Amino acid sequence: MFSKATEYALRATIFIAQKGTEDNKIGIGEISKAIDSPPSFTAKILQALRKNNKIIWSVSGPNGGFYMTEKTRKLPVRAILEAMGENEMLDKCVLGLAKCSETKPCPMHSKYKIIKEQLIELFETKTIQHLADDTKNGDVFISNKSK
Amino acid sequence: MFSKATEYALRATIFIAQKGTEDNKIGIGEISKAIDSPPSFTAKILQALRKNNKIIWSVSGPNGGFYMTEKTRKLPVRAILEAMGENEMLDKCVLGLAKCSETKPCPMHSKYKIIKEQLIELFETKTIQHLADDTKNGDVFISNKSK
DNA sequence: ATAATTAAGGACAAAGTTATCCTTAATTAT
DNA sequence: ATAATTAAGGATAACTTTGTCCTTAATTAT
Ligand code: FES
Ligand code: FES
Repeated sequence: MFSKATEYALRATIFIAQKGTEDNKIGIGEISKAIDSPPSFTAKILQALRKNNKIIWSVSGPNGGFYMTEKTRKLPVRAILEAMGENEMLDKCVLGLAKCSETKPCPMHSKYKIIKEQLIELFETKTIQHLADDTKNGDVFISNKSK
Repeated sequence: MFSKATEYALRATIFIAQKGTEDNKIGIGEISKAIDSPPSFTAKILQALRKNNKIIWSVSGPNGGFYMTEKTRKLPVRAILEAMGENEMLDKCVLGLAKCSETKPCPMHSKYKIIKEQLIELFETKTIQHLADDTKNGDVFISNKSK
């Protein structure tokens, strides 16, 4: 569905939302270990999330790291998708036509549209906070690790 | 959603289903023009569709080309996805966990699962024939071209 | 001030996807 | 048989995505 980069972005953001506050910032090492992702690549992605849409914050230096504010925790998942440039995905034609439209639809359009709308609704209503809370409760996971 | 290769595979198959019969085979040139795709790349994809799952047939030489039988026209869209190795996509975790499962779900799983099931159902119930018929009727399209 | 720590950023490497081109094989028409 | 036509298949190029590594900049602690 999404690129590796976006998958890492989603998992990393959820982890930061869970643990990172202004006075308890989290380093890239801990993040990438927690979400099971390549550290350097993940660092690049977090840079993007910080720069593009200001979803996360970071400080260099000792005790530095990444964190989120109350405000950005309330952002919908879609904000992450936007920052990662996956917006197009939610507006694409399944058969790859240049434009998914009502006026020149592909033969999958009428049925696919309904499903796509549900996807968009999901990404717009679920917030980062929701996902972080669920993960904190321990019934769902953002890593492949056994423990 | 799908790779370019799969998108071309879907559109090409629909076109062949529409026009290609054992005594009216269609050349790669006509196909790629009709579906707006790179000819050589499309040829490769059609080779795969022929080899992997026998969804389409072909003959070399003058008046050669691609065609389908009644039987393969009745295959669901999912058969094309399988032949193109996109099956994994329909079994993947949105957040990129190694496995999408009920026992170790990600925080998007419960909601996403419902949508994914609809997608799978769509791909399993829509047949190539359906899509070809709709396109023949002229209300839907498999090309970006104006005419 | 100096040293230590951590993210930012640039350069580059590896792998995967998309695309082209050319030669070969199959089939048909003459 | 020969020539013409068309798909099959191999080699390779262009581009994108994924990933690593190293240097620089920012911040903190001493
Ligand atoms: S036109 Fe193809 S999905 Fe909308
Ligand atoms: S576990 Fe993530 S979608 Fe099922």
